[in-house]
Amino acid sequence: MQVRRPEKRDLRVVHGEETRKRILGSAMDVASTEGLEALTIGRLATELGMSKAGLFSHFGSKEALQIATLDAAREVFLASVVAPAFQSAEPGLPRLRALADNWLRYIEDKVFRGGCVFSSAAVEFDSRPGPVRDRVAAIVREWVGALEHVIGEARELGQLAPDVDPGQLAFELNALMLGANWGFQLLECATPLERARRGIDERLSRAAAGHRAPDALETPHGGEDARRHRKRAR
Amino acid sequence: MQVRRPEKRDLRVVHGEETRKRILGSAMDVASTEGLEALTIGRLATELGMSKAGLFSHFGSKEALQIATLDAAREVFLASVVAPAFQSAEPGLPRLRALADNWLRYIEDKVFRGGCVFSSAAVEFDSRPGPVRDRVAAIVREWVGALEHVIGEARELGQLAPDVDPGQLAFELNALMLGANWGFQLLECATPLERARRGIDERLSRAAAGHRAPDALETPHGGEDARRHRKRAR
DNA sequence: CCTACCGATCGGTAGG
DNA sequence: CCTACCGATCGGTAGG
Repeated sequence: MQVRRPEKRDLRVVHGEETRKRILGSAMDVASTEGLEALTIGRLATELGMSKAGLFSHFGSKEALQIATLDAAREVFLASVVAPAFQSAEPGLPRLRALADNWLRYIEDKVFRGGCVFSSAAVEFDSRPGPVRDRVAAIVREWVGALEHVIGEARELGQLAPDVDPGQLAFELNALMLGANWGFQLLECATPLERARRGIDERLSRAAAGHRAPDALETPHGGEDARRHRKRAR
Repeated sequence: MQVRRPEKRDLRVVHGEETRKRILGSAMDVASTEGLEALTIGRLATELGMSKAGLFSHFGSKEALQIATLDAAREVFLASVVAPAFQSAEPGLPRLRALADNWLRYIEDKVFRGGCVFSSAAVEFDSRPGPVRDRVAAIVREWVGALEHVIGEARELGQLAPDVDPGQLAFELNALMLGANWGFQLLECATPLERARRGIDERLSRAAAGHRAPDALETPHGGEDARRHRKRAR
């Protein structure tokens, strides 16, 4: 009997996964606006028209729900900030600029209603040891590590001065981005975003200063423009 | 009868004010580590060995307690970061450096156990309109405004280049400080503090670049060293 | 400042 | 996925 109706079982599993996605979609909004602690089971259940027990059964604990929400948010972040920079921008400085641009656009476009989920979660859990804090710290390290890696690449490609310290520069760029998010959310105006863009631009110019002309950086081997035009022509 | 014992009434009022101070002392610790929302009346009452109603009567609402906690924290911040810079440092660039140094020391020394209360509160309340959010925003504007003002002074004193934009520079310095707090709290290591110091130093050097020799900035009218030596000799 | 209490909501469980 | 329930805690009030 069980073997004869595999498609019925599959449909149930599929439905369960869809419900889980719906839950995590609402959860990311709540987490970004009011924090991971405001992510209560009763509230989410009411919002989605389910019972508390029904929602709860998908995760098993509030902590597991918080971690699942962080992981879902990480996927969204990778897809909207990191992946495009690795797919469309050349390695090194162009990719670094793309990461910073995408991050600021990710804030400006309100990919998450309340701004960067990880900035909020980091502040919320930095004094509460446990698996949630560890997950937040791991995601943050992953992001800053990616910045450092791309900075190292840019240096090796001769696009940044040889004495540039990737850890130092990644810290400064990340700080300017955090400052943009912080000001944009609290003061509700775009000035912090503009200032972060300008600050990052000038900081990168300084890191490249006297090393190579800015115009040469965009097309280090001269092939980018040709490929772009081909893509557009299709 | 009432008029005959004014000293008794005064003692009661004094005791009430002392209790209020004790409450706000604990409240600032809770707010900095776990946020203004974790500032529950029952928890504070247990911690201080009082009844909920007794503690509650000092403020009248949770919101009023949160705002009183922010105001108490502002006093601590002014006393440990702003006042020393205005009392001991010369106007302009030396005072700007003192503000940044004091801020980073205020984080390193854990003046508040969980880091900068206002950074946390800003993130926690940026999506929750109301009096608490307004108070946080006002305190933040006050701080960034002070930075801008001192930057303007430094520019007028010829210590920074004439094309320096005080709003832009204040944003960048504040972002580096926030980044230091953020990293220090989440990653529990001092590297972010060192990187913020270095970033601020280099940013200020650049803002002064080609305008006046760094050595000349410390003693704009040549009298500071003499006064310092006199102080030490006493 | 206290005791005693209110309705609402919390995370989580039993049993289906 | 549901109903029905648990003890704990929330902000706040009555009355002293």
